[in-house]
Formats: sequence, structure tokens, C-alpha cells
Amino acid sequence: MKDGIDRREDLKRKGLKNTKRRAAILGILERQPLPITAEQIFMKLGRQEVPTSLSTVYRELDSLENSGLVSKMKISDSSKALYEYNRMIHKHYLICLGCKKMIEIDACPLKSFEEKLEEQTHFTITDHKLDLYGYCPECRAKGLPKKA
Amino acid sequence: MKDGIDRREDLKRKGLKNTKRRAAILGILERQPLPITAEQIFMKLGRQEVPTSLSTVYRELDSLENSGLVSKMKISDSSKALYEYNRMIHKHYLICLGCKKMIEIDACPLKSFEEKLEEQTHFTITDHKLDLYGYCPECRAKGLPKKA
DNA sequence: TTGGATGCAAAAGTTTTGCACGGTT
DNA sequence: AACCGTGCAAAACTTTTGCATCCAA
Repeated sequence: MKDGIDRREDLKRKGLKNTKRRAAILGILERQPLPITAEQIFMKLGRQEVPTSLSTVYRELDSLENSGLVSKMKISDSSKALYEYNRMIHKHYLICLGCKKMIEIDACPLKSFEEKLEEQTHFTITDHKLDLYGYCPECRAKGLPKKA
Repeated sequence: MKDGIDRREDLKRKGLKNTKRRAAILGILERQPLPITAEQIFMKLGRQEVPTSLSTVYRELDSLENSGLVSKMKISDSSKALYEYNRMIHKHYLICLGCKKMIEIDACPLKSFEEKLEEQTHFTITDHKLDLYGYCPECRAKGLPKKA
């Protein structure tokens, strides 16, 4: 976990001012093991006595994303975007279609696949998005997925 | 390419009425090699003299998706959803970050990876979402991605 | 005839923006 | 002082919904 000084360094390097709200948002994201929505951050800020408007939360997340400190993602076709602290570790998520719980997956099987595709398509592949979906043991025990 | 009779059969099997608009939307999607937005379908309908309200387009896409005839997807964090005729073929897309062109990829390297994950997590994995991103030869020639 | 399909307008939900003011450097 | 950050309200944008009417089976 980074302290205030480290955080100030991160921001300074990116040319961002070290404001109370910005530091609080980064701190929340750093302590969060899984991606969360802008609204969840907004509510946590309130509880931590750093009242912040929702529009500021979105604006901060946007600049933190542009500076590379935070990543934005969407799962499936859910409406709200999710944000996570960018730990610079490539990873994927396995998401339960029943209870929506997410599990972090560190392994990634795509390196050689991408190399093959680059040869075939002459694209330069820079990135990919992979999420897996299914049912966790608990939801299976509850009889999910429902059978017809 | 399916004709009107085949299309009527598809719909009937799903318990959907064979209306002019529904058939037109299915026809457009069938002829489309790549996923398109609701708005693009809306505009194509106008050009084909099947004027349709945008809300009906969304409603139709929703029922066609529920019946399994059409698939809905979102790429990256783009705002609009994309729809494609469900050809019952598992596939992925490689998307150029410069010009947004999409290439269909038929191969999928995830089967054994999913089996391993099922063992490790005790999830039942039913699906996944994989899109690849990069730059096509044309955009690379134009100097994309821009270097700092 | 009857229930689904449709258009229109309004609403919903998430995210963005204009503007005036406040805080950091 | 200069510039970025912030709150508030309003707007933007995609998608959904209520309701009256229409059409296919």
C-alpha cells in the first residue's frame, strides 16, 4: 500500500496536482481488490468525509485513466463502467453470471495466439480484452443456471 | 443467404410474428458481414423504405436477441452496442485502434485454458468474451500509433 | 378477435460539459 | 498570479418504457 508521499510522487510525475479528492480517489482504488464503479467511489468518498460531486469523480477517473494510473473496463453489456488501480499486471476476470462475483485470473494464454494472428493479418497487436463467464459453486448449488 | 420463406420459418419457430420490420431487420443483419449499431440499422431501414422508429429497432433487436437469432456485443468501452446475426459460429474480432476496422477471427485458443480454470476455481465456465486490439497495416503506414 | 408490434413522446440511466468559484503551485 | 480542480445544474447520449393504435395470425 502506498503512503501519501508515494502517491504525491505518482501524481507529480504525471503532471497532476495533488488535491485532496484526487488523492482520496487513488487511495480508494489502491485499496480495492476488484474493479468498482464511479458511483461506488462517490459513496466511499462521502463516508470518508471527502464529499465530492459525482461529476468530479468522473472527471478525476478520466484524468487518472489518461495518465495511466487507472484502468477503465466494462464487463459484458452492463451499463456502468468499472475502474481499477493500474497495477501494471496483465490479468483477466472470471465473472459469475449468477451473483456477479469476479475472480482475478493471472494467467493469460494469448501470447502465442497473438503472434500467429500478427503473421496472418499483418496487424500489430497491442492489447486484448478477455473476460470469462460462468457460474460459481454457490450459484450452481442454488440451481443456477435455471434449466428450462 | 436466406429467403423470405426461410426467414418466416426461423421466426415462427421462435414464436415471433413475421412482420415487415422484423423481417427487414433480420435481413439487414444477415447481409452484414460485421456487427453494426442499432442506429445504422435504423438508417438502412429508412433507405429500404421500411421506415421504422428507433425505439422499435431497439425493441426488435431485444426480442431477436432473446430468441437467440441475434447477438449483442460491445467493444472496448465504446458507447453504442453492436448487433450481429447469430450464425452459431464461435468467433472473435481483431479491431484496429486507428480506423476501427474489424476482422473476424475464427480460431479460438481458450478451450484448454477454460478447462484448467474450471479445475482451479470450481466454476462452470459457459462463455467468454475476447477481442484483440492493435493497428492495421494501413494505419501503421500513416504513422499510427502516434509516438510521443 | 386477440395479443403482439409499432410510433411517438417522455423517461431513465450513465456520463459529459459550461460556467463561476476555489485551491495548489 | 496562473492554472488546474471543483460543484452545481444542465445537457448529451444511448436505451427503455407508457400508452394509444395498428396489424398479423
